[in-house]
Amino acid sequence: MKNSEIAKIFYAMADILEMKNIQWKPNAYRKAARSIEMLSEAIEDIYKRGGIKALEEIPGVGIHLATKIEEFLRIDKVKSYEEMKKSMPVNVEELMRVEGLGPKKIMLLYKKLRIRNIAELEKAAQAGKLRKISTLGEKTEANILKAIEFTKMSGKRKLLGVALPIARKIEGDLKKQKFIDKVIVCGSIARRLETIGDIDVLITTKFPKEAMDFFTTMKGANRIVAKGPTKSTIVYGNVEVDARVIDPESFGSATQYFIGSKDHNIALRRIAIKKGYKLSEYGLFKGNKKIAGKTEEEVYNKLGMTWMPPELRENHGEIEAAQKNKLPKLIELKDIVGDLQMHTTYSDAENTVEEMAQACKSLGYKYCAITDHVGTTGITNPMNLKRTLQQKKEIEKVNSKLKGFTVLQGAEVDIKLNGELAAESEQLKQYDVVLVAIHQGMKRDKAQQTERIINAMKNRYTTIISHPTGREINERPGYQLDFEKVFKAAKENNVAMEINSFPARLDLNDVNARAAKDFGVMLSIGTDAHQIGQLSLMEYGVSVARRAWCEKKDIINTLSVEQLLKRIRR
DNA sequence: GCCGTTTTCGGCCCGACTGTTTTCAGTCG
Repeated sequence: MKNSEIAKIFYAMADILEMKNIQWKPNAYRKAARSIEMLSEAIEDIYKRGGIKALEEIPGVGIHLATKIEEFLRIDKVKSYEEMKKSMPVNVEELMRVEGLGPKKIMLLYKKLRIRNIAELEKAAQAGKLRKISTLGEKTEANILKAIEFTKMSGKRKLLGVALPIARKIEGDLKKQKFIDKVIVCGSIARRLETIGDIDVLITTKFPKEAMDFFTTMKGANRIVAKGPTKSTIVYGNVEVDARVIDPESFGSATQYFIGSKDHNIALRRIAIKKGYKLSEYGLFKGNKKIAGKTEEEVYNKLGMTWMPPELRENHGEIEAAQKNKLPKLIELKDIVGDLQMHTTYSDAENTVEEMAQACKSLGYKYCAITDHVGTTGITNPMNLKRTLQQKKEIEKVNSKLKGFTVLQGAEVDIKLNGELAAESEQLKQYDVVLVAIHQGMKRDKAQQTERIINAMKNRYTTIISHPTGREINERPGYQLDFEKVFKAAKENNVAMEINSFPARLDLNDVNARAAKDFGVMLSIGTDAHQIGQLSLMEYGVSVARRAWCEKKDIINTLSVEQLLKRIRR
């Protein structure tokens, strides 16, 4: 999958073009980069499928950029980019990560001081060289040093599972203030993106000054990056948090704007212009007259479409669907009635069967599946036949105790290198659900991994493919699969694909889950909980499903236990 | 460089905050 490499090159080219003061092209390169980044299909597959013409189908990619993509796929570099880099030997990508530094300042710093990277920048700033440049000053110099510090400290994008609790804490602390009316977390958190760059908070109040004063000095705020009457930025822990104060009359247009995404907003604003309107965070205007803005519904309706949940706002077809009133009715957390992946003290987790079952029941579920590990490599206490039968007795006991709740016996079985399961039929047939997963041999190539998974699906006991790509966000990319073949086989064999809810996994991801759904493959959302506290991770899996346009009917653990067993048994 | 239900040419989303520029460019989202 070369999508992100190509996107990175286009972003870097955009920055260099901007440094050279070239108009419009930078935006075109960035738009293309964003599209490529969000593609579900590997760009090399798109090219294989339809050549240059297929590449030009990508939004924002025309003949020139398509040619550059082709060049990269053929010779692993883009000549015009190499030439650009030669003329501008600056690590733009690295320097752009420094807050407050953009192409123009990077250009200036290179021209005046020959600064090419963060290390050189830091040295020059510490030596007081930046303030001597006529258009910069002491404050800029100090801010750059602080920003470098922040860049070093904060590192990668945060997992949603890390950022969301922080955002909720900030939201709660703000709401407690009596001079604050409403607080809404917006941005990528509202859209439930799997990783988060910063936290965006929208506040309505009649006392903006008090709100901004409180926000910038609240407990946990380490540094004020910017502070104005209606907009401020702080560093909270090691995350940046933006807060924006808005008049209640503009609440809808403000949340719409602040939730994004950027591409969704741009598309909406274009539609507004075409209709002779202007859309901003303050409202939808016809001339000077505000025609919508109090609610999001108003804004979307006036633009000729229905309201849509934040998770859909990525400019991935949701606008066209909303114009035709054909949006999906997204699945909700309350639709989930069972959790189909969790572990107990039988293998590598912390709670007993009964503790897990009780915790699931108290979450309002009707059933859960205990899916302890079966396999050979790297697992504590893998389940064999004897212990499986032992556990079965224990589950029966728990089941007789719990009213209106069913504990299913399942397993998470290793897929061997050849695609066979790491257990005999004698053992497999004991289980109500059999999750299968790859835990070793992740470096095999795409064709081998695809065949391996498809072989595992052909086993008559397999019900669910668990964390199908093995990726861990920010840690490892996971193995490559030919998803078309995998989903086709899943459909044929009546095997469900899992959306694993663990924040570092979220596997399948939103894009692949949407593709699976489009193939008619059933999905299962499981937490993979190793302790009772982790059962609440379900909301992250549901978020992925929502971003994947999934409805209740697409997810098997919205079925009653009877329906579920009927649906998965073969 | 891309794109078209007003356009194959001439547009390209909109506004807040900062710093140092006394009127605005750069950056950010």
